[in-house]
Amino acid sequence: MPSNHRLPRNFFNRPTLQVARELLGTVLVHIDGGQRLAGIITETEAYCGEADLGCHAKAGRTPRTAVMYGPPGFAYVYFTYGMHWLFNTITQPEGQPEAVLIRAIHPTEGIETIAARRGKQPRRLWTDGPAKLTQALGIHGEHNQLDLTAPDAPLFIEKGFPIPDSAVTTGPRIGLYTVPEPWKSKPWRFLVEDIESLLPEQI
DNA sequence: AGCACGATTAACT
DNA sequence: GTTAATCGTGCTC
Repeated sequence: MPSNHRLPRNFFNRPTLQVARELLGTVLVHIDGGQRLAGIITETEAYCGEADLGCHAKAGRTPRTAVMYGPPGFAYVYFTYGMHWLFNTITQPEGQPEAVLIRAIHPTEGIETIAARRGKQPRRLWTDGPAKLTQALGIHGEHNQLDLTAPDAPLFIEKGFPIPDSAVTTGPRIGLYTVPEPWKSKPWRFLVEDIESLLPEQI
């Protein structure tokens, strides 16, 4: 039960593109009602501060973006489209408003709960989107500004499986319809091709 | 106070 | 491929 493999603050206190890449293969865990709900992170996007016009921090420090200006290793969970929660990890030192959006996971623990929350869809559609995975794991607004590196935090990220560069694809970030170039096309999305082929048999 | 829009999803044609 | 759902946020008046 031990969460002694949870990633330390130094992991997040690095350039955002590097954190986004290295989060691939790590395990996102939510202790929800005493039960571990978890999945291997398979898709991320980097959001790189006030100058990045695709990043919420382009608005400067506001009530919503305040957490992005804080220390690395905290959760930024925000509400969008009137119904969806999206989960990010804060990166870079305090004062530098950057973050990594977690866009997809491969469920590994709490499968029955995840299935119940995601309806009777095919398994591959359970957590293949940023709002799908928060719904599946029960992540929402109350987790905003949570310190993911605190020993007692119910939400954290654990060391997982190494993902070779040969299995990683990059591309433009999703959903930035009105964001101007060059930000709209920056290849700051990272995804794992065929995660199952990289895992031990029993997972 | 009013408004346009959104780091999405599911359900369509 | 298109579109409705649904409301917090930040900006303008």
